Amino acid sequence: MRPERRTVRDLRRGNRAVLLRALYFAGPTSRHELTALTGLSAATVSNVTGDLLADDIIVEAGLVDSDGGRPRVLLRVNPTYGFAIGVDVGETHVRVELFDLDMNELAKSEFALRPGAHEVDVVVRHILTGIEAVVADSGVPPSKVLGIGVGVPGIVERGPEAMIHAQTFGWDSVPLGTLLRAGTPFPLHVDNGAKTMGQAEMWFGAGRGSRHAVIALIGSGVGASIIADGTTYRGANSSAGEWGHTKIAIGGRGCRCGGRGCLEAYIGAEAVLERAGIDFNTSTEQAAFADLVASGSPVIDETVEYLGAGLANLINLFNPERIVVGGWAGLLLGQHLLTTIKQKAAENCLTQPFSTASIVLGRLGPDAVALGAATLVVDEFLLSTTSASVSREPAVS
Amino acid sequence: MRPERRTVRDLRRGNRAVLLRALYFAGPTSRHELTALTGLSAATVSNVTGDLLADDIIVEAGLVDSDGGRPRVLLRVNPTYGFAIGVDVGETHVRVELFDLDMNELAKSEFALRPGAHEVDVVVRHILTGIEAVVADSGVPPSKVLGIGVGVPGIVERGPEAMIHAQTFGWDSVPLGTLLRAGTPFPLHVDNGAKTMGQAEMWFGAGRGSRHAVIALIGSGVGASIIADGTTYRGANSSAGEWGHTKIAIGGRGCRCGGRGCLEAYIGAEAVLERAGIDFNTSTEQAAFADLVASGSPVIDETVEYLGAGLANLINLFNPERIVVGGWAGLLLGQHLLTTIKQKAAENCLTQPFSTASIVLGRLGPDAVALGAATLVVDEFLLSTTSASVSREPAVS
DNA sequence: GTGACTTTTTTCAAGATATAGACTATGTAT
DNA sequence: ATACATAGTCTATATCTTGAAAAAAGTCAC
Repeated sequence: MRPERRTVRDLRRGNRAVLLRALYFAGPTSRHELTALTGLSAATVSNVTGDLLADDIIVEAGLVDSDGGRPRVLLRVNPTYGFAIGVDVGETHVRVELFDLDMNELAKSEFALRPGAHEVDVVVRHILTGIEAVVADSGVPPSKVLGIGVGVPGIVERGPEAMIHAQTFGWDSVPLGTLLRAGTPFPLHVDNGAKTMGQAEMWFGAGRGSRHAVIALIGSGVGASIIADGTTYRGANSSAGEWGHTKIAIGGRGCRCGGRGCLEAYIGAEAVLERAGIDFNTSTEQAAFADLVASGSPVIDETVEYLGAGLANLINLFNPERIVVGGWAGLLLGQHLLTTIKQKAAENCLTQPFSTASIVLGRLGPDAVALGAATLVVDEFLLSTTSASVSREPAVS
Repeated sequence: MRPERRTVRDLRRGNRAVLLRALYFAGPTSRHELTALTGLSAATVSNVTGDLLADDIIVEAGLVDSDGGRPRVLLRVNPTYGFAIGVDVGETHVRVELFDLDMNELAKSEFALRPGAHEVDVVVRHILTGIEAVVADSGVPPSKVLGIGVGVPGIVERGPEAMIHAQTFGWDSVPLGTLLRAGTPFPLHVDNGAKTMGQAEMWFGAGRGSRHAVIALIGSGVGASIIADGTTYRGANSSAGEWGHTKIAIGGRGCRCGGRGCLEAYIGAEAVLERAGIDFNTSTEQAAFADLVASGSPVIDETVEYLGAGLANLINLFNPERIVVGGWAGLLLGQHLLTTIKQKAAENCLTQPFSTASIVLGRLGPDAVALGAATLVVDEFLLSTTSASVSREPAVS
C-alpha cells in the first residue's frame, strides 16, 4: 500500500529527519538529550549529528556546565544554512518576506492591491518582483534560498500546476504554480492562506504542543486549518477545512459565495457589518468592525452565538485538543468576548469532546500568512535534507 | 517526535506488514506481482514470503499457467491461521460473531435487549457468554483466536479501560475494557460502532479503493466515520466524527441529546417519525419509517433537504473523494431518493470539492457493525505479526 | 524427445545501518 | 593528584535490502 521505509538507507534518511526536526523544535540540545527525544541510541545520535555537522546543517551552540562530568555540547540547526521566502497574497496586498531558518525576517517587500482587483498577471508580477527584491535586499546568495512558500485565498490543488479556485477572489482555475515557476528558479510550495497561517500558529503560536487542533480564521471571510496528528489535513484534493461555507441555517442568509445559510454569512466581518447596517469599504472595514464589537450591539451577540455553534461543530467533528481563534475579526471578537464564545460553544457541543478541548486566541496576529508560507519550505527542508547541494530536486506544490 | 522506524529489524517488521497487507487486500497474488505492489525487490519478497510461509501465516494457492516460462505460484493469507470475534452492541441486541481471516462467519450468537434497558452488567454478561458460545460452536481452538473487537454506541476513550460515554444509551463513564478483560483472556479492541461499521464499508463495501472517505450512518440516531488517508480518524480523544450533534439550525428543534438544532433532530429516524406525528415503538420503527419514505410526505422532503446540507458540510470540511450513506434509515432514504439527496448536497456545497466527491450507498446493509469490529482485530494482526505465538502482547483497546 | 527460450523464484555477495558495550574525553570534588 | 561522574565516540556484531547470477520450471519448434 503506502511505500514507507524499504531499504536500510531510507532508515538513515528517516532518522536524520527525525533528529533534525527534534533539534529544530527543541532548540539548543545536547546529543545526550537527543537520545531521549528521538529514541535513537547514543551511537546513532553521534553518527547522524556528525553527518549533519559535516554538512553544516547544524552547528555547535556552546557548552552547558555540569556538576561533575564532561560538559554537554549543545547543538542547533544552523540558522543561516538556508533561507525561506514566504508570500502572502491577500485581499488588499501581496507581501513577500525572507526568513532565515530561525524565522527571523531579514527582508520584506509589499505591494498594495486595489480592492476587488486581483488580476492574475499583476499578482504574479508583484510576487516575482518581491522575490527578487527580498533576495537583493537581504544579500542572501540565491543558492542558499531553500524555496518559496505562497499562501493564497481559495482552494489550491496539489501538484506542480498548483491550480487555484477562489470564487470570492475572482480566480477560477489559475495555474499559479506554472506561472510562478516560469519566473523563478526556486522550489515552490503553494497552499491556502488559512492553512499556512494555521501552520504558523502550530509552530510558533497558540497551537504549539498540540497534535490535534483546529485554527479558526475569521476575517472578512471565514476559513479553518485542521491539524490532524501534527500535520495539516488536506483531504483528497487539498480543499479540506472549508469551514466558512458550511451551513448553519438551512435557507438562511445569503452568502457572497452564492449559497444560503453559510457560517460566513453570520460571522464573517463583511457580513456582520452588513447585517448591522454599517457602511464601510475595504480600508475602513477593520476599524468599523472594532467599533461595532466594542459597542455591544445585538448583532455582535448574535455573531457570538453563531461563532460558538460553529466552533462546537468543529469540536464535535474533529475532537481537537485545542481550538485557536485567529484572523483579525476573530481576534477582535475574542479579545472582548472569549468567555461568552466559550460558553456558547459549550451549549452547542457534546460535553465529552468539549471538556477535552481548550479554546484560545491566536498569538501571531493576523499577518502571519507569509510566515506560515515560509514554514512550508522549512517543513520540506526538515523532512528531506540530502547531504548534496541545497536545491536538489524540483519541489512539487 | 514520533518514534517511527529505528533499527534495521523494524525495517523487516514494516516490510513484512506491508507485504502481508498487500496480500490480504489483493487476494491470491504471486511473488512477482508483490514486487510491484509493495515496491520491494524480488529478493526481499522471496525472503519475507519465506518467513511468512514458515510461520504458516500465508499459504500457497495454486499455480497460474504461463505461456512459456515458469508458472507463478499464487500466495494468499492463510484464512485459518487465526480467527477474529466481532461484537455488536446495539439498541436492541448484542450480537457476537466469529470469523476466519477471510471474514467468513463461522458462528454467531445473539441476545435481545429490552428496548431502553441496557444495564451494563447484562450487556457484559451477554458479550462474555456470546464469546464462549461462538468459540465452542465453531470448534476453533482458543489459542487461535486473535482477539475480540467490540463496537458500541457513544464515545470510546482510547486506552486499556476503554471508557465509554454514551448519553443516549444510558452509559456514563463505563470502563467496558476493564469489565470485559476480567472475563476473557483474548486481546480486546473497543471502538464506536459507527467507526467499526465504517471500517467494514471501507474494507469490503462501498468504500473500497478510496483513501479519503466519510461513512455517514443514519439510523435512529446519526453518526459518521471519517477515513483520512486510509485510516479511521479519531482525533485527540477518539470522539471525532460526531456528526449527528453538529448544529444545522441555531435554536432549532430539540434533540434527545438535550441540545437544539442538531442534525440528528432533523434526519435521525426517530426524530423524523416524531416530526411526522407517527406513533411507533422500537420494534415498529423501521417499518414505520419505510412507509413514511414511500409515502412522499413533505416531512421526508424536509429531511432530504437537511441531509443534503449535512453531507455538504462534511464535503466542505473533509474534502473526501467518497461519501457512503449507510445505516438502515440512510439506506431507505438513499434507495428512494439518492438523486435528490445529491442535488441538495450540491446546492449546499462549494462546487470544487463537490465535483470531486461521489455520493454512494452503503453495500453491507445495516448489520455490519460486528464485521467491522472484527476487522479491528485483523487490522492489528496485519500490522504486527511476530513469528512468535499468536497472542503475544496484551492489546490495548 | 531435445535443445532453445522464457519467466519466476532463490541464492549469494556486497554495501549499509543501528546497537550494545568498551573506551576516551573532560569536567568536579576532595 | 586521585577518584568519580557524565558526555560522547569507536568497534564488533547482527541484520537488513538489493542487484546480479543462478536455479527452477515451464513452453515451443522441430
